[in-house]
Amino acid sequence: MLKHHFVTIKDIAKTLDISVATVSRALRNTFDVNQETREKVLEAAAQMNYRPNYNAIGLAKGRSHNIGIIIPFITNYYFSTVITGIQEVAFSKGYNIILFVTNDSPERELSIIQNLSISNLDGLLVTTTSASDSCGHFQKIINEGTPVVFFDRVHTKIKTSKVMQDDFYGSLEAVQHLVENGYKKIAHIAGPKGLIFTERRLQGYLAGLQKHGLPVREEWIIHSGFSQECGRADMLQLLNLDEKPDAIFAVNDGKAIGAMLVLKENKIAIGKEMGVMGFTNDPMSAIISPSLTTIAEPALEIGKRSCELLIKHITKKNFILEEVIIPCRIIVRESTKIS
Amino acid sequence: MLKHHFVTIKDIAKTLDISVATVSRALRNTFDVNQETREKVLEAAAQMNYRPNYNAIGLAKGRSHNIGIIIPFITNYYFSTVITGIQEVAFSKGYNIILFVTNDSPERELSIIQNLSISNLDGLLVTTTSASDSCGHFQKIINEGTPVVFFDRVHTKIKTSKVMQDDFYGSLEAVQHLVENGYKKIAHIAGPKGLIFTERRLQGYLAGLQKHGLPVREEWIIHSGFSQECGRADMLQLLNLDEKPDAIFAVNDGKAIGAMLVLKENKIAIGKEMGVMGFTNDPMSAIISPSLTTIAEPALEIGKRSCELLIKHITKKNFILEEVIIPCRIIVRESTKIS
DNA sequence: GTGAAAGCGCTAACAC
DNA sequence: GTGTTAGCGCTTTCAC
Repeated sequence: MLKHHFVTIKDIAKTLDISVATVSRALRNTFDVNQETREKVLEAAAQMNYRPNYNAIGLAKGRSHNIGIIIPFITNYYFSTVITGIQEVAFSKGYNIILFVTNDSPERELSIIQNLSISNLDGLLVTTTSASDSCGHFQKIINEGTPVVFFDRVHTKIKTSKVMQDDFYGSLEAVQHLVENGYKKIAHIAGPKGLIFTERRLQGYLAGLQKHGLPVREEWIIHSGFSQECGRADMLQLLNLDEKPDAIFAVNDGKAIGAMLVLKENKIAIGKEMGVMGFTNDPMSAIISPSLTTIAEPALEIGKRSCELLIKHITKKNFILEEVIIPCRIIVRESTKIS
Repeated sequence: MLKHHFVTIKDIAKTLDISVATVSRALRNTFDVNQETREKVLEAAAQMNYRPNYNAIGLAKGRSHNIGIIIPFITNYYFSTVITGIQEVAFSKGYNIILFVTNDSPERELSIIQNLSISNLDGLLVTTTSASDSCGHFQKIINEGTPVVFFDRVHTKIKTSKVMQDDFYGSLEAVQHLVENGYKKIAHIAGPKGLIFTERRLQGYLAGLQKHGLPVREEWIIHSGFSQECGRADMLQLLNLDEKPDAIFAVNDGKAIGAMLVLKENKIAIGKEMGVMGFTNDPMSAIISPSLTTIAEPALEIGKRSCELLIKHITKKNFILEEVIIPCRIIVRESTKIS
């Protein structure tokens, strides 16, 4: 496949019999170029169908206008919606998005980071794998001067801008809703230990119990992965207890759905006998029956804000770090109706 | 944010007291460089933590190692899985993927294409919007020499490589399954007219009817959009008919689910009174109850094959066009059990 | 307000 | 097998 000649600023310059410098300036709206000249250039550029060569611009300016995204998966509702948000603001500001999928493998994440050609990226948006405990590789990149913004799964130790949903308050609200609906023995099937949002949701759960004078029972708190399968396993474990809970608050909708499937198989009436709440508002939560009460995460908003923040870091020198927390909202459905 | 100095081949050359050309050759495994020299260079590069500057490489070679993806959404199972497949092979072959989301708007698609800086992209993977009838903008890009591979929603008129699932045979199999399970009055809620895979699935449906000597009834074939909402509307329309069908074959799982929701609201027993089949194998189809019988699309495979094909087009000159069709497989669940 | 020219990091003739 | 050098398309001093 032969790459043919595209029209360059040189061609425009030749056509108009002016210098490439002037063309370049006119095209970029620099303020030291004659109005008339600028218009001529713009017109010629449009007419000749000129397209800037980003490689050349990147090389000359040391900028690429590319933003990297490092993410465990893209095949779930939350992540794909975040990416959609990122994409929207990136596109509108003239940045390209380059996607790196880790498959939730820390090794893959490390390998991606280590092989990253940072010169090709103006900045990085990242949400870590669920098992990654070390973050030296990110710290290194940051120290070398590449702006990084974390979202959703953030690292506590790293000093960067971060954007998250309000995990603590969302969970608190979930417990509150359960209590108000008559449930008293609330279990929490949580995410993997160590991850910050797992921790925050757990804290919100505990705060909720405390607020309503409910006791904390160790055996009603189970940590495992985020998958539907993990939700199933956790639910089974809970059902084997002597003293069973009367409601389940899951760290995400996937686990909540896994738990519901187990309940259905065991003919335990969801809502009436056992309340279930999720977190995310995955479209599945509206489809499953009974429908799942959940805490909706502002995924699109998270994507947009992350990208806006990153672009600020890229374009403004010494832009101060920000930690953005976006509120969630509760979506009440059938799985928490006791009667 | 100041971009600082990265180590370049010049630095390596200076350190080793050889020329940049030799360094460049050694790094690229070109075959006219002394084994010993190469090793020295590689070692120095590793030790100095050298990273190639893709902008420079792109500029010098007229290549960017970027692949663009143009896609309506990424927030559904099928598309996000395709992208995952694309990403896997792209990453393994050293290509970046750059994402452009059209939101299924033809205007947006056009604007993306027109503003695309092709010099920044070695090739393009595209699935069109559902309403895009014109394809001149794609033809133009192709004519200008940029390799394009279409997948899923392809344009008939355009001469490029294409990769699709076997829509025709999948639909035929769906109808066959319905007939074998005792349904005789099979309706088809289809996608928008004009889209090729809508057409293929319709043809497969018609062929299935014919094969089993079932009559074609105009009013049992409804064209509309791909959303759950459209599925609802189509189902309602079908229920208003004097002669109602006894089974629904939907062009995708989203519409099938919309239809199921209407049936549930109307207390019509899914399976027993009305069979329902989808197409895709979206995870939701396993969650909804009764679970949805469907035709599974090889989404990951489609992504991988598309990307492999595109890379061949990029790297081999005069690589001949290919049209790849990947088989689907039926997943039998509860929604087509008549008793 | 505009032009000449150097240079961003790399590749690819072309010489030797 | 290795070095020299021009040049990819653009930005950016520095003159004028």
